[in-house]
This record gives sequence, structure tokens and C-alpha cells, in this order.
Amino acid sequence: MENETPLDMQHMLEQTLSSDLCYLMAVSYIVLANNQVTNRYIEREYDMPVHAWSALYAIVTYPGLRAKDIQHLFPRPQNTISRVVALLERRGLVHQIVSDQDGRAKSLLPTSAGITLLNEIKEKALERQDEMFGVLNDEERRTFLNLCRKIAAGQRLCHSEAMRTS
Amino acid sequence: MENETPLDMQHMLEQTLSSDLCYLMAVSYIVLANNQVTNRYIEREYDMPVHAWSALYAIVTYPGLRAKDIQHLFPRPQNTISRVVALLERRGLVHQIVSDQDGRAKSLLPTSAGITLLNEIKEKALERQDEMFGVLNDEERRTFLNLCRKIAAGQRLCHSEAMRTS
DNA sequence: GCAAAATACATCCATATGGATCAGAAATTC
DNA sequence: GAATTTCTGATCCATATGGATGTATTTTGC
Repeated sequence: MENETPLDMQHMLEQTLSSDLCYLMAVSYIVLANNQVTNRYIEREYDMPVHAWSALYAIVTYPGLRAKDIQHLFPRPQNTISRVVALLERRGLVHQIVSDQDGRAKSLLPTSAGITLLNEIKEKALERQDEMFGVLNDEERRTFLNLCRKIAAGQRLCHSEAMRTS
Repeated sequence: MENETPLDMQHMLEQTLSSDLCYLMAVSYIVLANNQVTNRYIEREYDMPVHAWSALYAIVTYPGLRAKDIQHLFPRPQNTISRVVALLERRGLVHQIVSDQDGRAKSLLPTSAGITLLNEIKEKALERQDEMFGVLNDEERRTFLNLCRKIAAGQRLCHSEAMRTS
């Protein structure tokens, strides 16, 4: 077991998190690992894609927003959001009303069932968050969040120059 | 334009990054936003799913590893990795040799074409990384990376108690 | 005030994804 | 040393995904 590969799998991750691309790799690792856990859980327990609960979260938290607005919170392609909103409506979790200001737009509002379900999922998400970030103390958490906020506020995060697809 | 929604879309993100779930939301936002940019770029320029380059990265960096090992670096379902490795082989970027120690396992080795391609992509990824993390100064970056390392090292990241699917 | 451009959302279609299963090989058990 | 279990990787199939396009509405430009 110890002599074919000169690789120590235990240290492969640590090495990668010290390489040129350490920042990208670190964030990527955390999120891929979390997705494996969270996506599976939401899909099993609630029989919906993870992004359905993201959309539900947005609609419950900011009732009246348009599908378009959800993209500001959860950057996903437009059609993905369109579909999960349709799913949420089929399940009676939200309803859409055509905006009187703009006949193209639809205001999204949660039903009480939607609010109830979101609270249930949110509780689980909070537990999960505590689990993931439990390794950090309070100050470290604050620091981490502030750095994330800075990164999120960066203009180039959503509009890349390096990877422009022209 | 200003009177139907009481929502200021500019501040919706900031509010969300101050809510109960701020930590999860923050990381999620950064990664979704980056994925939109990076996935599209890799798919357009190289006509392969993003995870193909992750696998290529792993194989070039740690030649001789098994498909299984890639999962330690890039936590994805096993069949996803199996497929992208098959893709990389079809394209002549890697080749697999059955391990002489273990007839089930295959050692993965990059071809020179694979190494060349990876270097090309890595260069772009570095540019992208600079773009994303350019909003942080050197010390902030170090801090951010250390906190990511701690989170990544957490036992519960990959093996959740809160969201166990059993 | 009317044609052209832009915008919001839905739908189409080809591809990606992931859980489940399968095949083959090794390790373990008795 | 045969049977059982465990492990690695491939494949199947139903569903998710996202770019492109379509439809309806609003905004812009002249």
C-alpha cells in the first residue's frame, strides 16, 4: 500500500492549498464538499433541486421581487430560475402575479406553505452552517465574513476581464 | 420604477450577507458568481466541462494517482470523475494504465499534450484568481487562505451530522 | 406616434449530472 | 481455499442544466 505512489493522499490537499492557485482551490474545495452534502440532502428530503430553495429563500425574504432579481442574490442562468420558480408555484409554495407596472414582469410572493417550508429548511441550513464554520471562533468568523464581503463586492467577480467570452 | 417594490436591489445582497445564514450565503455567492464566469469560459474555449480541467489539474500535478484520489481534491461523485477521465483520454490528454499492484485501479498519467493544455488553462486561472482576490491586500489574502484551510480541515465539512442522508 | 431596440420570462434541445447498478478484482472470513 | 465482503471504476437512466431562441411587453429614438 505504501510503495507504488509516492503520493501521500493525506497531504495532497494541503499541498494544493499552498500552490499558485491556492485561493481558487481553497474556495472551490469548500464549496464542492459542502455541495455534496447539501444538494443531496435537499434533493432527498424535499425532492427539489438545491436552487429551488435558494429561490424560495429569496422570495420569502424579499417578497414581491421579480425572477430577475433573484439572480442578484444567486447568480444562475435566467432559465434555471424561471424553471425553479415554476416548480415552486406548482407545489403551491409561491405565486406569481403580473406586475401592474410592467406587463412582462411577475411579482413573486410566498404562500404560507412556502414560508413554513422555508423556515424548516433554514433551520437545517443554520445547523449546517454551524457545522461548517464551527471550526472558527467568533472573531475568525467575523474576519472571514468581512473578507468574503470584500470579494463579493469586487466588480470583476461577475464581470471578468481575464475570462471574457466576448 | 421606484415605487412598486420597497426593495432596493442594490442592498439586497448586503442584507443577505448580514443575515442568519450570512456565512453560507457569502461563500455561495462568491462561488456561483465565479462559476458563471469560469464554467462558461472553459466550456467555450476548450469544449469540456469544468470538472475535466479539475481532473487534468490533479493528474498533471500528481501523476500516477487513481481516479479515486481525484475525489480527495475535488469532491464530486465518482461517476462524474470516471467520465471526465474518459473524455481526457479520448482527447489524448491523459492515459490510464492498470496498476500492477491492484487490477481494479488505474494509474493516471498526463501526456505532453495534457501538460501543455493544463499550463495554458492554469495561466488563465491565475489571471482569474488575481481578478477575484485583487480586492484583498497581501495580508488579507493570507488571512483568508488560513481561514479557508481551517474550514477545509473540519471533519464535518465532508461528513455532515446535521444533514445526514442515511 | 411608430419602428427599432431592449427587457422579462418561457421554452427548446443538446449535454451534464448523479444515484443506482454492474463487472471485475482484492481483501477478509471462516 | 471457497465464499463473502469490500473496493475500483464503468455504465444506465432519469433528471438538471444552460445556451439559444421564442413571445410578449416596454422603452428608446427619431
